[in-house]
Amino acid sequence: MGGDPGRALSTDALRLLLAGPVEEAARGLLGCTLTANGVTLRLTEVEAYDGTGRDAASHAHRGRTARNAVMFGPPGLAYVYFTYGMHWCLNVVCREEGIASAVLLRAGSIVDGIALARARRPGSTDRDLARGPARLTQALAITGADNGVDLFSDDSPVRLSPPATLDETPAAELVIHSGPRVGVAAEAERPWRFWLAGEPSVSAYRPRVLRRRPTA
DNA sequence: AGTAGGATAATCT
DNA sequence: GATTATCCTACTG
Repeated sequence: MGGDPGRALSTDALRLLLAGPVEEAARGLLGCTLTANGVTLRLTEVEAYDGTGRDAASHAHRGRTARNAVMFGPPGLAYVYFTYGMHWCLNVVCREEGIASAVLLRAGSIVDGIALARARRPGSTDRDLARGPARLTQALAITGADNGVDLFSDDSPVRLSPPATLDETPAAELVIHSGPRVGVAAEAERPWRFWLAGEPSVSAYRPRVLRRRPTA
């Protein structure tokens, strides 16, 4: 024998899934583990974003720019972007190279390295440590320096793994709910946010507030 | 429990 | 110059 055939198979299956339709990739990412800088979490909430011309809410909808270039790369890369003047958010690049799409990692529950995560988010409850996309990157100390790294490479600072064994968390037994994406104005009707039922680490839904126009 | 407003800067028009 | 794939604090009930 040697090695761990079950796990290797599962990793290959995950790679294949990421290359396919992004909403299926998003579902497959739930329950996977993400490890960076001494902290590991189990993904409990994600959002799918399609590519150029297919999803008005996607960063790549209007084509390639300096910011979204990684989204056009091969599946399994990390797309990290900066928003609201202070927050980093992490995506998993999906679809074949040349076709942009990505899954935003919105929340997870810490399964290892919780002391480090607490130190990085002082004042947070354990439930809130990675509850929300910018909180998730804070807990794992992920920044723009990680943009473009290969999530499947052994020497990568950020790594993605399928559920530990198929016996422990069979995908068929995961109860997945879906609904509108958070904070998104365009394509508000597209139910491409996916989360695990009964998970306390799932972030609160916030419909985007329409900004009031300046007084006439 | 729920809601409102401010922080703060890259990105795109 | 407007918008933003957010978070935190403060306030109301």
